[in-house]
Amino acid sequence: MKKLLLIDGNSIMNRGFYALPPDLTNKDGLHTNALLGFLNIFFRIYEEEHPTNICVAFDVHSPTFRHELFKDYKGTRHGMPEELKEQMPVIKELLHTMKIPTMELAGYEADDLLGTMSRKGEEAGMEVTILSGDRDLLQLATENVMIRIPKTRAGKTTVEDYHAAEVQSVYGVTPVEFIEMKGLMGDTSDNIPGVPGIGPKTAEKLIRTYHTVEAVLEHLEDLPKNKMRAALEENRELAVFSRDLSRILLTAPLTVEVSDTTVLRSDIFSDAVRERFLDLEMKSLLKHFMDDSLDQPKGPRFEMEVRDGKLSEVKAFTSPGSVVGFYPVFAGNTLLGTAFSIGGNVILTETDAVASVYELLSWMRTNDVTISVPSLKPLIRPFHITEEEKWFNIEVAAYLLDPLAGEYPYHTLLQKYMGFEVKSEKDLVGKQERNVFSFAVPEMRESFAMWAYTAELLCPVLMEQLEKADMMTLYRTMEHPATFVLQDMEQYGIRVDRDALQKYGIRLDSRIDVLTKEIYEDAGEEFNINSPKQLGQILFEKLNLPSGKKTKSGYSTNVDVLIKLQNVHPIAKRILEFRQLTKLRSTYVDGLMAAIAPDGRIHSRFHQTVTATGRISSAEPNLQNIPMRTELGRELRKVFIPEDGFVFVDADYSQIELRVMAAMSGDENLIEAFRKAQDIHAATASKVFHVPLDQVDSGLRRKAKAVNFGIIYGISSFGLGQDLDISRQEAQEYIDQYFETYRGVKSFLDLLVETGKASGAVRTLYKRIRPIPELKSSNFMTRQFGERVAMNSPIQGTAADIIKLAMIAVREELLSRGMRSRLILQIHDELLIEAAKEEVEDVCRILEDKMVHAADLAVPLYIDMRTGANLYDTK
DNA sequence: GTAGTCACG
DNA sequence: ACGTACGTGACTACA
Repeated sequence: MKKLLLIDGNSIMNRGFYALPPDLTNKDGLHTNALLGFLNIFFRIYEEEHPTNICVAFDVHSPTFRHELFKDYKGTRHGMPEELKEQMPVIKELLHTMKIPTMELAGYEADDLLGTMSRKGEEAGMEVTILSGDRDLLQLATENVMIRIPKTRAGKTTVEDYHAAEVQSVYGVTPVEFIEMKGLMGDTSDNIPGVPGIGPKTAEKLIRTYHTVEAVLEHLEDLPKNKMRAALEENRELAVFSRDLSRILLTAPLTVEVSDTTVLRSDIFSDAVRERFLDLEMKSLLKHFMDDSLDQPKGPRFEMEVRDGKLSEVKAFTSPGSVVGFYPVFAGNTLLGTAFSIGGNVILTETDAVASVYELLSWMRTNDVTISVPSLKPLIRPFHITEEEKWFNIEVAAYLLDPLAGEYPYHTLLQKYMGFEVKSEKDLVGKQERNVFSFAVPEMRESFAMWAYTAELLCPVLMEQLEKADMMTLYRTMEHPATFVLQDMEQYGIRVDRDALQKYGIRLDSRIDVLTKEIYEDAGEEFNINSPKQLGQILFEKLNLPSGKKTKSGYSTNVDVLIKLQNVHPIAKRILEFRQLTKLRSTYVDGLMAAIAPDGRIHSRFHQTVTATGRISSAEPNLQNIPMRTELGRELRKVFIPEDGFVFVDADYSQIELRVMAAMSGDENLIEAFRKAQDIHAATASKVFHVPLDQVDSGLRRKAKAVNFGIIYGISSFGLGQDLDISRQEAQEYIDQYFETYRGVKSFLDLLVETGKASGAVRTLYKRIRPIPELKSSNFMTRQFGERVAMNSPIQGTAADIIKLAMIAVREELLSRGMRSRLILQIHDELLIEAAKEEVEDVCRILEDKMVHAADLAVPLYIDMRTGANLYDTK
């Protein structure tokens, strides 16, 4: 189906001119507000509709047939300010560059050309859209002709769409009757006279009853004898005349045929157009070209040549100082082969000779070649990569630029940064078992090549983007070195006492058996206690316990609910314990047992490109959530033990997020509190609740602690009330008190939200960016969430940055001193070192020094440190 | 694959 | 009037 987009040029230019700031000019002094307004709405509509045909109509600066009929006729051409007038030839030239036809004709208005063209398009079987800011055009609406009227309110542009049916429902008259109405009421903007005393309401009423001006006039005697009837009688001819004057001509002689209006996407988004936009200093329009990357490649074309070759050929083709893309293919630990991309030529080599590849990479290193790889961490060990070599990590760079993406597969990256549409790896090779790769399968060969090609192509692009986003330093000094720390931690892993873990499991099992029986007795039947659905039925239907919260699918049975039921029925307490024990058994005993490698250690994976804030995450298994808060769970920590001849040294930052917040906000009160206070929660309680420090009891301290947490999370009175089990009014008072005490914190958090809204993102102290698309949501709840994120991310993210710096410094110090001690775990604000016994004192000094001095803030950083023979004892 | 739950900072 | 604390990962049940 062909789609014809018709644009009312003058009207849309006019709209932009008055909607955008009048001081938008380029170096030549040319005003650009109307141009920007026109083009922005044009690109928006274009992307919504994807029209196959387009034509723009303009008014001509000369009298039209309407002026001949009526000398006072105004039309739209008068009163055009000079600043707008100068933009008219420019838009016509730009449209010409885009190969979009324009039409204008002496003696006719743009409306008439649009009307005529719309009918011709409709007759040719096309869907027609008319874009205009002028409601007069509503008379052209039919089933196939839609009038689109942009409206800007509060800086947001929405478009009202009218087919004939919408005109009828909004105005109560058909599009044709719309013209009749204007005959009666006139049009002040065009200076068309109406019948005195008849406005839109009366005109609508009359036309709804009689449908035409003539019919109204014929039935004047049916109307009450009043002023209006007299006015109609006196102005019979005028009404008919005005109506005819308002009617848009559908038979204007056109200089452009429907067949001339075909446009190509590639012409609209051509390099010539891009250059003109740059010339005119309308750079912001290029964002439309970015979105366009989906279909229309810009800049370099997709040019990949794949062939088989030897590693020696790779060397022969590589010139010193250049960039190569590298993708090694492994099956588990075995190398299957390599893909190298050099200037878009991809050489595939099937080889298991890691040493030969290593040799080639070494040659590249000494010849100043940048080796760009999809992901660096897995390659560090097999190829003995060091921090100093010139490697570029595509995944990490892409993560810094867009930490919300989640994954960074080549097809997404090529699309986002190059505008290439390529098949995803999954589409290419199908759903494969992990590590089942082969150079014999053509599709797999292509995906290997794609990885290498992407790495080569995107290296300079992502570097430029990092520079532009002011994150190159972050990449170089923090993220790149961190990759090596994480690789080390994965490689070392943590030793587990298998027997102790098993015994712990048996202990749990016997208690679980007892609880299971008791719960069945309480319930009067056997059921699956692990099923929230079945449990809900037992608790709230069979036992008729008071049900509180609900979930999407039924009753909630979570801890909060069960705790409230503890005093109502003994089953609740048993289920709570059952839950705790089965959690420990399934996730920790069974889960960890299965994860113990042949070397007796658990090698968790540390993800660098997962979290939205810059934190590290741990998986398979997650070692960042080993139980701590309950004694039984905490005992599990006894099974994590150091290597013989080693001990654990564990150090965690004291209140790092609150300190970061104090430093970033510059709030003198909070900074001062940290400079002298041992116990920040007690100090906060004292200040917020106006109680001398020595009179702060545990209850007040608890409340202050909850408020402190709440502030970091982007406080709401509801959330705090929930946490403290107090009314939200009371919670609100605490918050108000807090902000009263720490005014600098309040204005800092306000600033973060403001920044987030204005720029769509917030940053950490080290420039790490966190986009917050939620702030633009039309949904209130989503926007609220965005505000909390704006407040929390810079704080959580800066703390994450600081501990990354500490990890890097600690590793560097241990290595440079040739020590055997090693960092093996990071838990957000905590570092665990497996320290050789004779090095313990040095390790403690290093940890203290590097962690405390990782950042130089207005507030001192402190750590708590312990040594122990297992993870339980270090706490 | 999603929902509910719960372990951690 | 919305229905609510930030960031993760793993397990079980169930469609």
